[in-house]
Amino acid sequence: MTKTLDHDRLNDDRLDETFAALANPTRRAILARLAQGEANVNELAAPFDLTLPAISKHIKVLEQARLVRRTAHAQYRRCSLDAAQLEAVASWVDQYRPVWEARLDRLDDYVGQLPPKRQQKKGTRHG
Amino acid sequence: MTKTLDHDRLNDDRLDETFAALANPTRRAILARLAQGEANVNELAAPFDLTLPAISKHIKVLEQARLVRRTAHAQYRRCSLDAAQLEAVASWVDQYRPVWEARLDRLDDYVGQLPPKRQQKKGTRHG
DNA sequence: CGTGTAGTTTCCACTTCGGTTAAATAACTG
DNA sequence: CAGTTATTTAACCGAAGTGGAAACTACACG
Repeated sequence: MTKTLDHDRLNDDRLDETFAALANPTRRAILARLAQGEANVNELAAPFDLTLPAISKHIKVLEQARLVRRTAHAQYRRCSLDAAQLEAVASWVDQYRPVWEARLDRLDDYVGQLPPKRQQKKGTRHG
Repeated sequence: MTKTLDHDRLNDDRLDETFAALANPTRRAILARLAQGEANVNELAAPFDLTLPAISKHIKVLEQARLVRRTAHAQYRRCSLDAAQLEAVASWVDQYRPVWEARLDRLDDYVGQLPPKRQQKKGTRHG
């Protein structure tokens, strides 16, 4: 085997679909909306300047990426987030946590002159 | 200031590019390889059954998504991970952490078959 | 200078994506 | 049953993505 990185090999197909699904602002907005609670397709479509079929397809993409689940209630389709795949994404990116934490460590010395995006370190000594 | 949106709205364009860049197994493998240390293009290309131009283009996509940086040393291009954007991805997905943590809660709760409103250790079903 | 090495760009073929309109399906309603 | 509501499917289009081959740039070496 030529691969040095195999522990996420099993999820790779799914991650492929998942990241592709996330690579679209409309779909991320749909996820954000679903994070506040379930909604049907018409409700999800409302904020957008898109036709219903377009939204329907977006939801389908999210569904095939296992980011959203759809359950039928009469003629409605109730959509909800699928937490598992979201967690899989978090888990994937978490592999790289050491990379950016190393970077933050190096930055920590002159954190006093950084824009106030994120400083949650303890001793923020002003330079 | 026309932006009234939440904290990651500014990054949204970048996230678009970033997730699109991640939606490809070759590119994720390149990232994984770079996590072990810097490499030039030929080294990055070695494990793959693709031509060099193809790899070069993949790296370009990663670079434009700010996931990889390339610096020229003589005729070599030294590639390295760009931690910041990786962290941006982690930060985005972290918004949804409550969702999957709630799911784990509910899973824990599902033994008692309670509605997802409040969870008690006892099986108090008020339905 | 020419040659080899490292990498990119250009052009081409092919596929997928994101959107539309129009028609189809499905369930409730009178 | 016809009609309304909710949503999907079908057909289609232009734009973008993925890959290869070939040509090009850039640097080093002799």
